[in-house]
Amino acid sequence: MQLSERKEKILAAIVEWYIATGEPVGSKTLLEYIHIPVSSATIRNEMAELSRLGFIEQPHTSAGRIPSQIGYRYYVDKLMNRYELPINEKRLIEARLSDAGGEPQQILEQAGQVLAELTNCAVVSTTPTDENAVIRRVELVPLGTHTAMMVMLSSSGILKSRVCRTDSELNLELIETFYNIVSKHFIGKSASEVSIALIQTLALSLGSKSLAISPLLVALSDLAQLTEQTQLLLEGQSNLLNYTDYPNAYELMEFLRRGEPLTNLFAGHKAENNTNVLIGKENFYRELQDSSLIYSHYAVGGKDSGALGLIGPTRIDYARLIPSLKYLTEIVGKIMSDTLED
Amino acid sequence: MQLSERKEKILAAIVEWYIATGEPVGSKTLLEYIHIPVSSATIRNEMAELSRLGFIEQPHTSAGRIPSQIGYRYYVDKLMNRYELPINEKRLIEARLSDAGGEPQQILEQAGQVLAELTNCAVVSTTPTDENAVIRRVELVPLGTHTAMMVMLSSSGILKSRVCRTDSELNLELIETFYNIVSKHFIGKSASEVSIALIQTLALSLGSKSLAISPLLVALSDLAQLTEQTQLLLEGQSNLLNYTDYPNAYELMEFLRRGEPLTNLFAGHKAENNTNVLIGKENFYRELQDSSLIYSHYAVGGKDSGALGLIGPTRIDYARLIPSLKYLTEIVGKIMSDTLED
DNA sequence: GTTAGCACTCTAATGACGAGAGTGCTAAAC
DNA sequence: GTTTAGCACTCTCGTCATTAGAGTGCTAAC
Repeated sequence: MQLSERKEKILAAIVEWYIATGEPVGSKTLLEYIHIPVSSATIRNEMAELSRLGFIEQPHTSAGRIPSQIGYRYYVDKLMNRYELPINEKRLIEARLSDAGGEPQQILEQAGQVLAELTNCAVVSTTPTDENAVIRRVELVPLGTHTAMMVMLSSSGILKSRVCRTDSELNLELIETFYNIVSKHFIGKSASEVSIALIQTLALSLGSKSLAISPLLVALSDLAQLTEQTQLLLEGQSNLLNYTDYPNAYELMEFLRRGEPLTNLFAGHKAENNTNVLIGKENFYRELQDSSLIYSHYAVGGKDSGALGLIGPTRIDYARLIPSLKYLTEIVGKIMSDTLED
Repeated sequence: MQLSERKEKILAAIVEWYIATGEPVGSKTLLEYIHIPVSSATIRNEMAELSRLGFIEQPHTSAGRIPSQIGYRYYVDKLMNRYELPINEKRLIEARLSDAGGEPQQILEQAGQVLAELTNCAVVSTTPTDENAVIRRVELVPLGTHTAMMVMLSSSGILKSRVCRTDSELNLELIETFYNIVSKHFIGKSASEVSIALIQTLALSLGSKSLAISPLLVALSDLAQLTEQTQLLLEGQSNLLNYTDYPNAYELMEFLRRGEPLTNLFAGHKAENNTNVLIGKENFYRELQDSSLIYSHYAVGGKDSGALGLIGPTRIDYARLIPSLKYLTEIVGKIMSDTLED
């Protein structure tokens, strides 16, 4: 639907005023805010029309208007002019990310923290995934006679480790056997190929050594799973408590903590537009239907790998947040690509 | 101060009732709850006395009584009988911790989650520290021609890693030089000895190779710092939102997120009793003065290494939570010791 | 030392009321 | 045909008075 220019101006003003103040806007207030040479009555007529069309709504008769979900949508799609990020915010982002340390997870943690500070929203992000990733390296670092730390590195830069205990002594022979198996059966394979079945078959084929080495193989399979799993990172949740108009923060925070739904959401929309905005009821999950979710995928080595998302009330400053998120995802992608590059 | 037996009975009843219901208790209600063959008037007299002594207080004239901080303290110190943990909770704890994977951080995360679920409180924990810990092993895993992942393992079982980039090519010679330096100057030293000065001196002494190797040494120093630093882990923060009587959850959650104050608190009281309870204003930090903090140190290899803490409103079920926390810290200590044991 | 009884105090809930904000509509003006 | 002034209307919010109920402290009797 296309609105008249004046209606657009009025709608934009309502959205921006409401975002800024949190108060419903009346025709008089609006008149002061936008400079159109008409009277409040005219504005009222236009507002009545906008109401009828569903772009704004009234909490109650004697209150002003607030944008409806449709109103926000129209604003985001057509009216909003995106601010350029101020140079000092860009610098801040770059500075904070540059000393994050090179692991994807650390980069995302830092990115999440910066973004949370900058936006006063909750920030979620998913660790990079790559269906074509393969196991690149496995290291076994002995800690004691019966314990060792196993480290697995994937071609997409994910590093996972865990301590494992063996029942029999962890001697050189055992370690060598392990490395042989690894380089023969695991290096270069994708993590998802490391099935329980494969592990069992291998263990059996080793005969007498089977018992000694099986704890190591189990650990290996655990690590493969961990490597493959997308993780959801969460920052700035407590920011959500600052929005007094938030209905039940607990439910939302628990939803974010659970993580899987969002992970799936991000994974599912990978192909789409660069930055997506889901407003209120546009969200599939009930827990998000009082919020807006803005998310954007970052690319590692030219391929979409994971996403960063912002969550706040529907009344957030879209015009400011969208560029911030966009810039950050670009930087995150760039840094991760740099680290991986051979 | 020593109260008469009847006063103690009444105080205990007030505390327990208030913990259970959240409602101030009146003399009549109390009469039904405790079975003492006296009238409500007698109870009233006793309650008046307890009020005078500061053990209980009245939100307003026509309300019942609630325990004061002093009242809680007396209850915790003298009246409360600690419940034995039900066997199924013990089993749950053990089960959840057994598949945590062996790294301290993972164990603590799991422990925190279980405890948060069991208690409906926020759980904090500090990673183990050991002033005598030394660098046990450093590994450099090449990822590309100019990048590598460095892994540092301390004798207390802490594993830290980071990616580092070198300006010049990461060839075998460079790697060998690095390992030589490491084994000569770093292995067996405590992380705190890895000063910037030492790093600079070493880099200088290498002459022409200095430039090539310095990124590696910087990474090493970063890792040493990370290894030494105590980390504060946080679970179940959103539980705090369920207590409607909580004044400003935001402030508290930000305080927990910041972490250092609690880290210091735990570090400072290491020598004391096994389990400590700080009620309301007994807490040094303003942000905690509406809460109670229960914490307990876990021992790795017989030495206090870190702590787990529970945070909730002063109105929490001390009799149930203290044993839960205590049991969990024991198990955590045991598991960590097992993993470390040679 | 204990108890019954009672006056007293305070909260929470309820309803009445007026001020204020904002609207929609109508009729006149441009 | 659009715009505007004016006005009646509606609804919220704060204030105030009133009431019911809970719980107390005190006194006098046991």
